Amino acid sequence: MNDCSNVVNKDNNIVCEVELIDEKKVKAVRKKLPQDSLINELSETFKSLSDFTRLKILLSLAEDELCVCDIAALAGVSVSAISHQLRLLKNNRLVSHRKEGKMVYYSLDDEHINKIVNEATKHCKE
Amino acid sequence: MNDCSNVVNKDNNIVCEVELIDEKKVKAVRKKLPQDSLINELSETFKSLSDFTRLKILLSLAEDELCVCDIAALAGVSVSAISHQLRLLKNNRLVSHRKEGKMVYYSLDDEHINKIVNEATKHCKE
DNA sequence: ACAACATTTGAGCAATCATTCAAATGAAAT
DNA sequence: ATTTCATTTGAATGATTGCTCAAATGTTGT
Repeated sequence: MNDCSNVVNKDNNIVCEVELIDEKKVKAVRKKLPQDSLINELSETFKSLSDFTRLKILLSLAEDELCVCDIAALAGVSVSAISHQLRLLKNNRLVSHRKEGKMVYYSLDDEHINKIVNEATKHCKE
Repeated sequence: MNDCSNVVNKDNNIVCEVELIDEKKVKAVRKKLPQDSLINELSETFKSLSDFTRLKILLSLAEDELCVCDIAALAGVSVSAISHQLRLLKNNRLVSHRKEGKMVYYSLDDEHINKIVNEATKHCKE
């Protein structure tokens, strides 16, 4: 019934999809989907927000600029663990930092984060 | 300099935090943070959005109601893999389903998801 | 130069996760 | 009844992840 249209999946493998139920609908939806590269960026952003410790770091930094060991105290985990997570957040451009002698002060890099979290809060509270 | 104020971390262990740099600031920030239970719910929500395949499922369902094998075709992974992910999304109340004979049609359960993704898109596009 | 301190880093480990495979379920068609 | 088909399920596996520990950096104060 349906032709075999070859498609490239996320691992760049050629996939032959013969098993479509509603080919027309599928094609219409596919046309509206964002590019894979954007979906990938989006999922990476959400991954940054998906860990309890990281989210608490970001919520804390949304209130005030903080040094590493104060963040650790707020999050209730070791300084080393926090430092690892801060590096991840820094690489994903969610936080920025400022050095002052021995101290390093971190802050939120993007106000969008607040908006994203606020929308998610609405969802959680239904 | 600082007193030892005992605090309960996310694993319910008592943690003694003596190593504060700016105790006043830390206390002020802590007062403003959401409850751990909410932070946990939020991180779970973001975890649902943090995987490429799951996000593509949700973006597809934002466009139209779809059956399992059409979702699989759109996402470029096996029907079995999709079914596992759909169960996860169903458990987290992000999608709902409707049976029609052999077929099962899935759809988005909450429009907040769209708003969250839209905000995140702004962040990614800077 | 040395000690103290804030932070970073890398290796290692247990836990979690996304997918695959094979088998099971359940509904329609012959 | 039996076959076919859409979907679900459970076990297994390789990959990723968040943390700990020990050691390294780099800065300040003596």
